[in-house]
Amino acid sequence: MKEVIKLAKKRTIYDIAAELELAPGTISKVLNHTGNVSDKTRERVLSYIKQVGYVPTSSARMLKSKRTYTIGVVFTEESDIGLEHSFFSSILQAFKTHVENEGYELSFIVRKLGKNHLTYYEWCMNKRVDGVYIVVGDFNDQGLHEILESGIPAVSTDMFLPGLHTVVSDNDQGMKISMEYIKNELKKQHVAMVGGPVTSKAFVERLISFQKYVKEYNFATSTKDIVLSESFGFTGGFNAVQQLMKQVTTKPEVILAASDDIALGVIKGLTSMGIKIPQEIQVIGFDDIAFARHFTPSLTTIAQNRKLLGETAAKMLIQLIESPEEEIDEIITLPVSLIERESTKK
Amino acid sequence: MKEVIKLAKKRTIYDIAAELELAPGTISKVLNHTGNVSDKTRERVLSYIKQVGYVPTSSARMLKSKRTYTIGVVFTEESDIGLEHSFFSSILQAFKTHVENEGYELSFIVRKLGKNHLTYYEWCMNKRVDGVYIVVGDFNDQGLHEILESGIPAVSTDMFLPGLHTVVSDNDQGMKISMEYIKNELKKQHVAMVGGPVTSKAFVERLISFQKYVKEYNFATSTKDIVLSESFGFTGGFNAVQQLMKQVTTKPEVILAASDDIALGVIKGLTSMGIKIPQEIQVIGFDDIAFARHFTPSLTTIAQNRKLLGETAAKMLIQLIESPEEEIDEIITLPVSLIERESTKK
DNA sequence: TTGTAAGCGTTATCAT
DNA sequence: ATGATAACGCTTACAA
Repeated sequence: MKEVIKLAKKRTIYDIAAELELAPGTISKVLNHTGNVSDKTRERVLSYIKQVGYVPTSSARMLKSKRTYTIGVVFTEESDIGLEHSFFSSILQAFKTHVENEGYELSFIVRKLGKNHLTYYEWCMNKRVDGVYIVVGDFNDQGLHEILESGIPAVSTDMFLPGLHTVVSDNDQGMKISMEYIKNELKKQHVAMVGGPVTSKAFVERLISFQKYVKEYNFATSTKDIVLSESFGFTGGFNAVQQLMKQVTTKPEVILAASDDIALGVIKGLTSMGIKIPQEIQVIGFDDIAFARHFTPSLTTIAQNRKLLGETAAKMLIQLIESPEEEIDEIITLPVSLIERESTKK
Repeated sequence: MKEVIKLAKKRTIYDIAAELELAPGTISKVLNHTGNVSDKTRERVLSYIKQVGYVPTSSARMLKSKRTYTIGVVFTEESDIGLEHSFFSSILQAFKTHVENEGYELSFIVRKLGKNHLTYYEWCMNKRVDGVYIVVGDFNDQGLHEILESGIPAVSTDMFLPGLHTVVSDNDQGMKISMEYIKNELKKQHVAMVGGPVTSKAFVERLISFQKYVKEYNFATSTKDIVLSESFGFTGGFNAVQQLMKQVTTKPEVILAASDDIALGVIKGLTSMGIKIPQEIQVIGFDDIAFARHFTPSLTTIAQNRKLLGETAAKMLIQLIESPEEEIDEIITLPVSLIERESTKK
């Protein structure tokens, strides 16, 4: 047997007004801190509202006011990165926490609404989101460009696009720290790199910086010491390092990986070839994902401040939404730091 | 200088009607597959709509129709599990993919809306969500009980509450498979368990089943061979196993962990004590998280079908929403399976 | 300071 | 088969 308890009928602003012997407009004013209301009335309304648990219906409010207090989230599910990917998830988590505190809510942008397929831009127009946050975006996605062109406030922690406000970690600084650490602390000369797929701007930057510092610090590194992983993850690193070891003439002393996922795959690949880490080859990652600490050997890596990345993006977007007239830097770069663990040894 | 490109004025159903020389009501009918419209007109409307990229404004539609096509997601952020926790994230991901295909969208339930603090229930009433999905919920949260009492369709993949439809893995079967594997394949007698915090029903079930099968299969296991991790994660397992090894009289041959996170912590703890896995002690986990495969040694574990869990929950909820008159089982139990890896050895 | 009333863009009930 | 029209619950000029 099924019992469905009747939903309490929802009170409208008219009910509240009637019960208080006031006009709906007055209630609305106190709700929105707008117009003139006497302190006495305001108090009366506020306390009554709290008492009966009245909350304005958001669809009506949105319909009328054009403000939705909703932020659309783009989280591309290509290349096996989705909510499951802890690096992006935790940035999103930090972002979410912050915007919720400011009274915004998150809504995933999808390509479907009811039975209709639509572009990112159409979705945004339809939902009337106040802003867009691109956690992971596909550069080739035309829908993203449409959003930017439309002028909807948008931020990203991943992509660089003209007009798109972005907050990222300082990839160049990260590589510099790694390279200086290798040179000055580890005192090694021959360093190789397992880069990530160049579809990601971050991976491109890390690769370029690597090459720059190889030259600058005179490392004994040739083009044969560089190999690119075909995918974002562990398996990519695992495969790439096999390739690296095959094409290289002498075994590198240190391997830099473009991400922790890749680095962990590199370590596993090396281990499976009977190579000891860090005794024979040392490995340094990038990101500081949760498992970097737990892996055996634990991973020396460049830590990105994910919490700060998400929070900063949140602040940036809210500023863009609420004070569109203020000019702010299009790109904010956050510092990174080296975390020493067992995969390197002085 | 800041350039804001003017947003294209949004077309309303009236515009479409005017442009097509029809009545708004007619457009609405074809949009909602309702009422009578001639095939010819339907085609004309449909193709025109697609051509100009018209999509009905959801707030207006919601306001009028009382249907929001939105599902509220409860994802409690206590006990360091949030979006970052890959196990729950991937269930949510599967859920999300499925409901989006059915035209629903997800919205995280929060305790704040604008400047107002509210309970889960108030939030649901306010947003008029069609249903609620509890990914991770806090049993003690009064707001959850209110939701159930209110009759809003709700499903969970985590909690058991009277009236709450739930889909879970078969924990008892999982423990049974593990124990039979230990007895028949590994041919071991002395098995210990590192349980999880009893705040989670799943952990309680696994513990009870463990004790049941210890008795049933006559394992050489005493109460000293059972220890409970204080937290969900890796560190909990790491600490718990130290405790276990301290209180135990003879070293167990196999350790069962209540989750993979805990199991990985157990392995690391054991390794740090100089104990070889699987030569000296074998370890079996539960969940099959992504890293179980990548860890060294890779982890033998009971695999939960996360994709199926999320999908089944999605189907269940949609059925509850769209066919409330149909009676369906309150609890659906999904089978699990053993994945053999390096942490055990026949 | 408070009340009145006209929309916002839909859906749904009637007429036609 | 199609067209008018009244809600839905709120915000916001404007009037009192």
